[in-house]
Amino acid sequence: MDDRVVKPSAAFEHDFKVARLAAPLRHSVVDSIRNAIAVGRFKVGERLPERGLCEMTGVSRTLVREALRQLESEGLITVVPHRGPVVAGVTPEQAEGIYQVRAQLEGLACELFVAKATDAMRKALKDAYKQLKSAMMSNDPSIRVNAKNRFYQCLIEGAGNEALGQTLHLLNSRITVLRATSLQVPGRVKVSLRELNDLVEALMAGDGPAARAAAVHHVAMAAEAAIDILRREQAAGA
Amino acid sequence: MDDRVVKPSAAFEHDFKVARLAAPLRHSVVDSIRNAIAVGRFKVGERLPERGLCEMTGVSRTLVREALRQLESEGLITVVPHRGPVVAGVTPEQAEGIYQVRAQLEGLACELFVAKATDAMRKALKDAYKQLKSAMMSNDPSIRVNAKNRFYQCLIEGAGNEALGQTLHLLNSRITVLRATSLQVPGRVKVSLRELNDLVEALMAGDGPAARAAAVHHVAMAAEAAIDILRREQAAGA
DNA sequence: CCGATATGACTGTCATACAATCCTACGAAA
DNA sequence: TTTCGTAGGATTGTATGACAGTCATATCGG
Repeated sequence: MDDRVVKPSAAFEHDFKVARLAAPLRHSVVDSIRNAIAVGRFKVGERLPERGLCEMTGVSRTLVREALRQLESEGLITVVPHRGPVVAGVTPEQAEGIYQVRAQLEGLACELFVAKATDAMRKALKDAYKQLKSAMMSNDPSIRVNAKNRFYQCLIEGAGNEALGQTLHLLNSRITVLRATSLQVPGRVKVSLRELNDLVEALMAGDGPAARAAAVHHVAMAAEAAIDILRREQAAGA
Repeated sequence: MDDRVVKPSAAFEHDFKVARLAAPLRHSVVDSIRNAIAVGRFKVGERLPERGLCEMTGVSRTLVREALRQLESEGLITVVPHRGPVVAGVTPEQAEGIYQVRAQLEGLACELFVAKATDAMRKALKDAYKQLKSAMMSNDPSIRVNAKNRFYQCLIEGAGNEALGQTLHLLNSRITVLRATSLQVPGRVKVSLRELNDLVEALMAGDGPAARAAAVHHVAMAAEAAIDILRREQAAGA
C-alpha cells in the first residue's frame, strides 16, 4: 500500500539519515544571516535593511522577512517598529543572566549524563574532549568554536533531554555575538581546559554532583571573563 | 500637526506606557493563533493550512506565514516541508525533559529572588499568592491560569534575570497544550497550593536553598501529574 | 543659527502568480 | 480482486509589484 518496503538486505547501522533532503530555501537564508552576524560581518547595533539582505542573500523580501522573524525570536536581532531589524547587543546584565541560566542547565546536563549516558556516549565525549584539547591550540577561532560545539553536543546527547539541548542552543546563539567581537582573554584557554578536564573526569567517574559543580564553576568563570570584556567594551564605546 | 499633544494635565505616575502603540498587526496574529492552540481549538497533530488561518485571522498569507515562523521557533507548531504546519504535540519523554529544565530554572529564580528582590516585590509576590489561592477555587480554567501566570511573573521579576524569564516563558508555552487538553488531576490543586505555600514561606524567610528545594519539589510533582496524564492519553489514542 | 517642511528610505501589509510537491482517488492491468 | 500507475486537486514555497504609513535627514526660509 505504500513504500517502506526496503528489503532488509544488509545491516544498516541504525542511522540511515539524509533520506529526505527537502531543505527549504528559507533555512539557508536564516543560516546565512545568522552566520554573518556570528562572524561579525554586522556589528552590534547595526541596521539590517531588508533590501540589503535581499541583495546579500539573493532571495526575495518574502523569505528575508520570514527569516527575520525567526532570528528575532532567537534573540539575535531586535526589530524596532518602522525602523527594522538591528543586530541585538548584549548588556553586561543580560550576559550575567544568560550565564546564570547556562550554569544551571549545564549542571543539569552533567547529572543527566552521569545517570543516562551509554558507554558509547561516554567514549564519544572523551574523544571530543581530546579533540577539543588539540583544537584549542589552533589560532583559527572557528576551529575552536567547532570543537567546543562538538563537545557540548556529546554532552547534551548523552543527557538525552531535548528541551535542555534546545534551550542551551538558544542561549548560546544569543552570546555568539560575544565570541565574535572578543577573541577570548589570553590566559583563559588553559584555565578553561583545566576546568573542563575536571568536568570530564567527574563525568567518567560517574560522580554527578561533582560534575555539576565543575560545570557550574566552569560557566561561572567563563561568565566572569565575558562580562569583563563586555564592560570594557561598553566603557570604550561610551 | 499631529496628535501626541496630550496636555500635561494630571500627574502620570511613572508608568506612562501605551504611549506608543505601534503594535504590528503580526503580533496580534501570533497571539491569536497561539491562543487558539492554547484553548484547544486545534488539537495536537491537527494540520493548520495557511489559507484557513488567513480566513480565521482575516489577514494575508504574508502575515500568517511570518507568524508561523515565530510559532515554529517557539516550538508550538512543527512545519513539515510541503505539508505545512501542524500543532506540535508533547511526548511523555519530552515533557519529562521540559519539567526537568523548569525545575532547575525555577529553583534558580527562587534563589535569585531571595538575593535580589526588593521589599515591594516581596509584597507583590505575597499578594499574588493570595490571589492565586482564591483563584484556584474557581472553575474557570482561564482564571486559574491567569493567576498562576501573575504569580510566576512576580517571581521572575523579583529574580531580575531577563534570560531566565524568557526561557521559562518559552518552556511554559510549550506545555500549555497540556493544560488545555487535560483539566488538572482533581486532587492536585490542594496539594499544589500547599507546595506553593512552602515555597512562598521560604522566600519570605529569605532562605534561598529551602526555596529552591521547594520549587524543585513543586515542579517535580507537577511533572509527575502531567506525564501521567500524557501517558494515559497516549495509551488511549493509540 | 534655528525651525518648519519636503524628501527619501524603509517598513507593514496586501494581492497575485506560478512551480514543486504531496495526497487521494480513480481507473487500468494482472 | 488486488495492485499499480497516474491524473487531479490541495497546499506549500517563493517571487513580484504595489501602496500607505512612518521615521530620519536634508533643505530652505527666516
